[in-house]
Amino acid sequence: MAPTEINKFFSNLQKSKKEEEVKNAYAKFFSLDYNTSDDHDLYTTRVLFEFKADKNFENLKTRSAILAQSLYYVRRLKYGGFIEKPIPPTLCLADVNEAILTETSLWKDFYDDINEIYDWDLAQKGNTIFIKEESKVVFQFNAGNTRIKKILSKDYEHFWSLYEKVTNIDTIRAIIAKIDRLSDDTMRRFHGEFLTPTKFANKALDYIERTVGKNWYKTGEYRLWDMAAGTGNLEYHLPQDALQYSYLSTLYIEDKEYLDTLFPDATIFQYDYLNDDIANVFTDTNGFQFEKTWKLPEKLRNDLNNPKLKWIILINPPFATAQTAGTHHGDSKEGVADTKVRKVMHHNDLGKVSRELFSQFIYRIKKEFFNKIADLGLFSKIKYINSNNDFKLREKVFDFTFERGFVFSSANFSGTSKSNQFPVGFLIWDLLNLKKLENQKLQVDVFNENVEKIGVKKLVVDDKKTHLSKWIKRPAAKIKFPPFSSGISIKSNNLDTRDRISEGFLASFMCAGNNFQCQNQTCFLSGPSVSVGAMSVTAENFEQAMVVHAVRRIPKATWLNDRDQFLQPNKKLEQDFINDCVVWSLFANSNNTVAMKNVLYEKETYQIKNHFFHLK
DNA sequence: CATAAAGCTTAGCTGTGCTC
DNA sequence: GAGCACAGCTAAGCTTTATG
Repeated sequence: MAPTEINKFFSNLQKSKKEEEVKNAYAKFFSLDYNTSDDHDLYTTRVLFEFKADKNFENLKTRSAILAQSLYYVRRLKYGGFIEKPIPPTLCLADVNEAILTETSLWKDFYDDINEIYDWDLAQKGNTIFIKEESKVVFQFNAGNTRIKKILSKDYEHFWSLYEKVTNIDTIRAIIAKIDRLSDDTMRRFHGEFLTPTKFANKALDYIERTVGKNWYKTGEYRLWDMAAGTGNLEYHLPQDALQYSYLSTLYIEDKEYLDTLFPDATIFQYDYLNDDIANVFTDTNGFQFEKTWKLPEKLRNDLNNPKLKWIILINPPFATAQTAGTHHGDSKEGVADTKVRKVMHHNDLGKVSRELFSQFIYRIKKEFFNKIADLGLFSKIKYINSNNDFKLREKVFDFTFERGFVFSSANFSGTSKSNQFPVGFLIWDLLNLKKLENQKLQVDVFNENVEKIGVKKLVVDDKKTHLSKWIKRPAAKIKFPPFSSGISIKSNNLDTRDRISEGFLASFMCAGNNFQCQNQTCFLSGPSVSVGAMSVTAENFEQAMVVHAVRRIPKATWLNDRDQFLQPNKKLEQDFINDCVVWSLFANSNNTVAMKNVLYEKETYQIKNHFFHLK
């Protein structure tokens, strides 16, 4: 052993401030494999290491504690089913200053513990389990209570790269004692999934005051109900005097209990707005056999029946669409919207929009507050105003009078993607006076992340017949052809096969959806698209396809226009414009047409030609 | 190296329209 | 008007590249 090497070892040790660095110095110097699996500090077949940063090894109590910890691991090796890990004959307890070596067998009586005098469960390291693949943390409390919370694994790991776990019992007690005094806002961030940022919730209350009057809660005439209260973020800035007139209901009993502590003056109850009391609210649903017992608190029912009262509905319902789609690792939401309200909606021919949870809330609210003086303050995506799928909702249900509102980016919600921002609206609607949306001017304020007004936006309500996606007449596709999953790959074995092209096929035009969100699902392929709605380009629709492609691709997508709809041209297009679109489209990145030889698809061999760039 | 922007993706439920 | 086949549509998005 060269003296320089051992000096370096000592100097590395002295520089160490953390357990991890001590471990690193040892591992380097003794050329040890970094085997730290199963929560062992460092394991070799000969030595089991237990490292500490800086402890007073002279102190008997300290020394015993560290030894006890290693014996816990030895016991686990012996009884925990670690067949490939024999018990090392030597234990090494080390910190920056010193190390203790001892023979494992000397402590056999302790770690065998035949008479079971020690509580080995106590020694368990930590009481949280992080399941990285599912982005979940399981917190274990005393007596086997657990609570599961979702957290981004990146955030979780980042946190623990910055902070160390507190292990000192006195410190833990001191922290627990102070929890009650910590900011409620911070605390609540651990309670739900998507919490309305309180600064925007506060702005929403401001808009409500402007609509119904500044001191609405002082008159005693108003009642407020948030039927998706969650952890009460919307009500966080509600004046104390307003709470006695407020009803907060939420799906989870844990949230209800939490709300009880936060808003003792409000009426708080656990309630499933999309399933509870449906038979009482929708009296024309005899066919469904729903129970007719009331779950709604009597006080609230009496208030609802009191014609003198005015209502404020303040709600940020969950945004979720039942579907099985999703990107590679995205969450599929199959079944999320399977509620009793959905059954009623289907029964009444609301169609696709009944997959949306927020539309289900609206549907019941419309029924429940029919002919009442009520203002609905709704946080939501704005697709109920303009999207193709929500057409029936506008036609049959949503005909309230717009009062005022604002939009802000979805990125203000913690836990949402920063790269896929979309506008979230808070719009206030008068539920008593009914008026078709297309006859109203819907102008909202636009706020940045600091709740500063940066502009206004007009929300356009158009008949879905005017959507650009309905402009080109789709040629019937009957001829079998290999389906493309990208510019150059063929995909088969999908349950939902889309492998047909039309007569006179030149290319296929993938043109999914009708809003900016789907801007990127605009391209040309040399065969049908395996998935997203594509149509055959033929001589007849060639120019139209080129125009639509250019029009969808060229404007810049932003969070604010994310849900804007593309509309059909309202005048005849000039040939110059069409020619420009043709040239631009043919040379665009999204012209993914190719030529491929001998493509095998379902036992047939195909020759795929590039009709746009025909080479011999 | 961290963040922002650009670029790209799935897959099947369900509406719709055609055929008989 | 029942049955069937085709096509529209969606994501409190995902991944890779560019930028500072």
